[in-house]
Amino acid sequence: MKKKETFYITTPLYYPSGNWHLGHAYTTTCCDTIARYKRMSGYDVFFLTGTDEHGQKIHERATKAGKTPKQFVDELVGDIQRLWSLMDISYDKFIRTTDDYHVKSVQKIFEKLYEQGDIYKSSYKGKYCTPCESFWTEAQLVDGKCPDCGREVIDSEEECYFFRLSKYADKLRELLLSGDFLEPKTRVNEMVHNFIDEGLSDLAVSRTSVKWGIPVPFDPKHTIYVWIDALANYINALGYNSDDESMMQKFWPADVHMVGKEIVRFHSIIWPAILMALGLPVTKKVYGHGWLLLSGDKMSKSKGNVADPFVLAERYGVDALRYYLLREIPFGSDGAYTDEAFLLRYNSDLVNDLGNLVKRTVAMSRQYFGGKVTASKRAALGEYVDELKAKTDSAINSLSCSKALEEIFDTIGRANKFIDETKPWQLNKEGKTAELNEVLYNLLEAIRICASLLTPFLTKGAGMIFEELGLSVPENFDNLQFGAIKEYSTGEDKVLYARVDVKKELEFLSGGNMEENKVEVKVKEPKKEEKKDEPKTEEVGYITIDEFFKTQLKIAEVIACEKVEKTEKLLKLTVKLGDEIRTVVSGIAKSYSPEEMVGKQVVLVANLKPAKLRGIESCGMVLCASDGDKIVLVSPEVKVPSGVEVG
RNA sequence: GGCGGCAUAGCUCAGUUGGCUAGAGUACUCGGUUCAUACCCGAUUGGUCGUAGGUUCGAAUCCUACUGCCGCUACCA
Repeated sequence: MKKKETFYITTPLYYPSGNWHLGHAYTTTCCDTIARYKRMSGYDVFFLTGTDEHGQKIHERATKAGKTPKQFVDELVGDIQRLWSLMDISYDKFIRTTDDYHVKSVQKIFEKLYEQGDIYKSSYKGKYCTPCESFWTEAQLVDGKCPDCGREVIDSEEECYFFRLSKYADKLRELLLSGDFLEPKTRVNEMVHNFIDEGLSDLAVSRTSVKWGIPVPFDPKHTIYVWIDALANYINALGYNSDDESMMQKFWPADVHMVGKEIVRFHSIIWPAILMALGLPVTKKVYGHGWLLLSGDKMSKSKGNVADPFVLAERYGVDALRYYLLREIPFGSDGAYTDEAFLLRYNSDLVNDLGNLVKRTVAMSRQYFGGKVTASKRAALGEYVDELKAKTDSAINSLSCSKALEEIFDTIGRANKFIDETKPWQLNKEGKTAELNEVLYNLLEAIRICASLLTPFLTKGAGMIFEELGLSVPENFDNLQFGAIKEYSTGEDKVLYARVDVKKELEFLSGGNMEENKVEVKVKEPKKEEKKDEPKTEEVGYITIDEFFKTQLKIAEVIACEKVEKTEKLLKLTVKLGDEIRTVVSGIAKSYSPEEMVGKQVVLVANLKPAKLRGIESCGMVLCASDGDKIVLVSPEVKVPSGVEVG
């Protein structure tokens, strides 16, 4: 017997730092649908998802929450697994980077790379500015001096392990430029121009400052950094470095790594380089999809019922949510979620087109033939349906679930039209039984074939349709040809999808507030937080009260503000500190406009050493809270005289 | 600042190597139908295809400049 072809698809490892949202659901649902489709097409499929649980951020959040990191991630992992179960995600394995076998294998990988010289111990050979406690590269220096404070820098070193990424630059360039390893293609340019052409430097793969992670086995004060830790999951899940590597032999290389565009770089440069170093074949394809942007209201978001996958799936059904995610987002580019689009999609496609088609067809079968419809010849509709599978195959092979759904719903539309053209109710009146049977048979076959193809997309609805057709849900696409069913014995004409009142639901979802706001939801990933020349993070620990009071915090009032020319993020603030007027430069332009800054009171670190930024002397630092890209100023609750101390 | 992408009906988007009388879905309006969940089918409305030039028999499609968005990257006390 011929061996089944294999198909290995992965989601990114999600980073459990906060809430699980539609962005996670989007990527995962796409992968799930493709996995299901491939299974039904006869492939031996392995579908992997999981969580990336190490890192400083997790450590900090856990500490804040009064938990151990493991406790902290356990809870969040429980949540996401519940979500996947709710959304019918059919993963074959869920890997956690805290799993034993993963930890062991990562250590072995690190050791192996070290032994063969692909990892070496070195240091950040940087220029160190003692007052700033910062490392700089030659290129960053301004006139050979600290770009921040303009002082002399000294040569200094910080111990660290490096991966010889530079060694693989040529092979990576070749990989990126040839074939379709990375899609969409526009990402290829970005990678080649921004990184490879600029000259790849070696990559720091350990940290001494991060405690929550996998220790370097032969040098445990170093922690293995996210690159090797998180990326290696794709092979460790297959038992790489374990006693049994049969899965590895069967499924590696992976067919598709589906990733968010923010982590394309890791998957298309670092990961293939690591694989090359390990002597393993590289993944066949990395697909960087766009983000799902949220267009909703901040107020209602805080009420917690907007764009929450749990809420949407429970209130409107899993199919509604899956359908929206799979259909509405153009693959590759960003898509904006809106409650309205979600509800309209549901009503117009699932309720009106699909649900109603099934209901009217089954109802007619029952009324005219008591549910018994026998095989008949292929009418125009049958011919139309014959071509459908080839179309969806091609869409899925290019990873476009939305295109596949478009094709299927095109056929559903064709079927609705077929009813109008043939007018079964008239055939019935005229007593044209044979013709009537033919029409209904063509309809039932069309519905059956569409429903089969919809099984990977609409996990609930497909089952309901087959029940109405009096058939069991198919496990594969083997019987997709027209005429495969000799006689139908249809069930009740139940309502598949209940129509929703868009206005009412909009109100419910938005909490009555109609203000529009775009909030970005991205799939949180191993963050690109570090560059190797970044200053070392300080030890996390206690400080004494005296140390705290070294920092002079004061209330300052913004009296003038303008954008710093030719920068994206910098605002130049003129602030009043009691009688004193100062200039402060702050990187908040993305969240605040110059106009709205004027008049605001902010907290200023008053005794910070002045620094030159873009040629402007900045005397102090404005305190801000940052939540991802969003920056929020810290201000006194009520107005106080400017210049007063904070502490 | 460097590199790249995009700009097409009210909205979301298709438009393959230049041949379009510029399409689809949705929304709106009208008509048809009654098997069906006020559903379905059809028709109409709606566009100087971002602006200005250029190449060509012919440009939404190719070239140049400009404008506006976006991405990556750098910088970001």
